[in-house]
Amino acid sequence: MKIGQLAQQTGTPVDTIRYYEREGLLPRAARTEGNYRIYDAVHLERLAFIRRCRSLDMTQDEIRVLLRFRDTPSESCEDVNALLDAHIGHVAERIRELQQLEKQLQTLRECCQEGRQAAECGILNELSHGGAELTTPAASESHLAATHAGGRQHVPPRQGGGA
Amino acid sequence: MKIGQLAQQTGTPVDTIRYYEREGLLPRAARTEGNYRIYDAVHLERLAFIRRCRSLDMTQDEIRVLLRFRDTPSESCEDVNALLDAHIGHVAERIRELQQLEKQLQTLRECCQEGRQAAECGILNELSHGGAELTTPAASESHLAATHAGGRQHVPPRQGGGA
DNA sequence: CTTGACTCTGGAGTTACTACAGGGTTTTCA
DNA sequence: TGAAAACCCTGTAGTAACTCCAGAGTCAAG
Repeated sequence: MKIGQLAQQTGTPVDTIRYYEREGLLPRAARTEGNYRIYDAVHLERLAFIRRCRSLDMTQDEIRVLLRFRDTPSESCEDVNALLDAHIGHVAERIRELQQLEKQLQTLRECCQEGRQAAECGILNELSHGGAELTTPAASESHLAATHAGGRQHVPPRQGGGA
Repeated sequence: MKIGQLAQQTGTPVDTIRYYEREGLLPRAARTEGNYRIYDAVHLERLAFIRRCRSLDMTQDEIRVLLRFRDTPSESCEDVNALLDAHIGHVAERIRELQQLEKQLQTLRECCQEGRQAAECGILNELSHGGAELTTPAASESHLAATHAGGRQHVPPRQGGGA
């Protein structure tokens, strides 16, 4: 099949497939005479695997490790467990951070009643002079990301996945 | 004061201060004869404001809006409230997403007992053929970011903030 | 044989910075 | 006084994981 079909069957944008190839997550595809990439079931499997990992918020590096395990099935899967445990740890930590953050934001929100002038807005004042509760950085030392997305994720929710 | 002092007093890397100037969050600093930037209390105030907002995980765009409110204090602060409410919404949503994700990861983790070979590793199998619970994308449609950081945040925890 | 759908490559843009290289300036202190 | 150390400058490139675009080629249908 061609790249468009693979894209549809896995719900992956075409650009992303080419990007994965550049990054080495997918092997270089064979080409037709007209220089079109052609894929088979093995590629589809592998891409689906990658996309499932990404939907679980794993990094490319984590996925690379898992793919290596998949490719060399003789080794023990202890390391797979370790990787997953670490990843679960990251997620749990990020949740804790965000919950703290939410509390801080709600505290801040209560500083301001409706209908005032910005000059006396409790929120702006609080942000300006800085209460003690607000000094803990959100994403501080950890390797965890911010609340907002950079270059949109896409990963669409089950579009044309079936046939 | 010079940029290094401002950096120390706000716990902001020097590069970041220059970056904020480029981005227009901070006004262009006046210069000495030797072309060094010089800052006063107003700059310090503004930078501290920005850093506090960032520690609350706000985007530059959100901060820009807040700064505009700060600069034109005659307007009502309803919009400040709205912005904050929206931001709290983002954080809450991200928390929900991550909690779902955590559950999925734990389910996945239980697929594999220690000491097996990777060939029959339950986790790899599950990721390969894809159980129904694993199909919901993590960061799907929302404008929210992933679990791992891209270009490290830094925002160090209270280094030399006092004097 | 033309239209339209599909594909190709290469490069730039996204967030919020960080990390240089290759210079200039100021301070220190012997 | 002179040199080294510490500081500052600009500009560029890199980070994660893509997305989007231009400009061109290929293919199927009518």
